[in-house]
Amino acid sequence: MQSPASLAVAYRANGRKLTPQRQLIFQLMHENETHPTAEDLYAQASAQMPGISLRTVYQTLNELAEMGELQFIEIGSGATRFDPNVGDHHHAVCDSCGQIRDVHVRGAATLRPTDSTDFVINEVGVVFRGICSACETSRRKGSSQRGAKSPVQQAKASKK
Amino acid sequence: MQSPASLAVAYRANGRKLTPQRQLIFQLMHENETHPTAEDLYAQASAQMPGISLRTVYQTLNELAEMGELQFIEIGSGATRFDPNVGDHHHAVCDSCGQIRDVHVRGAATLRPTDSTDFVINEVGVVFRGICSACETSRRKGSSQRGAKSPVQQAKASKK
DNA sequence: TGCTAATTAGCAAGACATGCAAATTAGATC
DNA sequence: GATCTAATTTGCATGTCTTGCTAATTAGCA
Repeated sequence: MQSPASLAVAYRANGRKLTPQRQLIFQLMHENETHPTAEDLYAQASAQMPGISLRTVYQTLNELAEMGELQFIEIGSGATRFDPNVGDHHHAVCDSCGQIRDVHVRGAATLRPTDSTDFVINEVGVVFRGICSACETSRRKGSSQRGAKSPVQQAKASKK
Repeated sequence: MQSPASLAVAYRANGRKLTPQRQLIFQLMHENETHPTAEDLYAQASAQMPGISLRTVYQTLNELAEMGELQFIEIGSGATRFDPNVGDHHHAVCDSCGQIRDVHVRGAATLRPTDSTDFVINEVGVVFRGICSACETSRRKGSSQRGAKSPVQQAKASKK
């Protein structure tokens, strides 16, 4: 679903109400390519709707996820991120800046473990870790890269 | 590294000391197939070494990760989990019981996005989500499966 | 227009993880 | 084996992210 119009339908189908808060959050999610955290969205939402509660943002995001309107992404960088793209796609995470990009991977859906053949697979996710082009460029000319932290350590370090 | 003997070497190579706490945690990690959380390990460690601090467990796990002796796994189930297996492998996560199993995937390392070709890839991770054989079996005969939560919701629900 | 169940807001609390400083200790040195 | 020192451990405080709870508000139906 992409249109706010069909949002009303989806909500009603779930016996839920279409509040201004929900509309706003839904809209912000879809205007946003950055896989924002709940706090990110709260900041944006507050600008347009002063007084909106962080609690409501969390709640709405959880509802939308339940309704299948968005995905949670957890890549070990602290807060959960949200992705309005629920189609078949995967993620590339930059270990330097923490940015997450949507990517497509041919044949990913048909990957299977060579062992554990008795595991019933519902979903296959692929995560690439590395350096995005922007960071790679600035790294080449700019500062020498600092001491080797693990990818996760770096991701966590970039939280703040 | 698998042997506690070489642990001393590895630690000294890093200018670090081999304390009883570190030996215990290392040993517990390698006896454990369940990808435990820091709290899990703390519980086990406390049994064998009363008075050990949770702080020390966290610290040691971070050190071991820095030294490349273990991996962090974050699959959106709350706490970080730790994996002593640093070889080329991937994970299958049961959406019902939350268990994580190590699996192998042929050709995973050579997967590439069809887009974002300018991203420098250091690492490729594949995560399968689904139902493990144990849960599938009990589900077939036992209780009807309860209402549809998203995988992440379920994972979070099984935290406790 | 009125009704009612759903929703929101705000605060408290819970889970997970790290920062800090004093006390302890591994391991090098003599 | 005794001594010394820097590394380590503890325990507590703090911080971040998220959810629980409840009174007040409100969307959507009759």
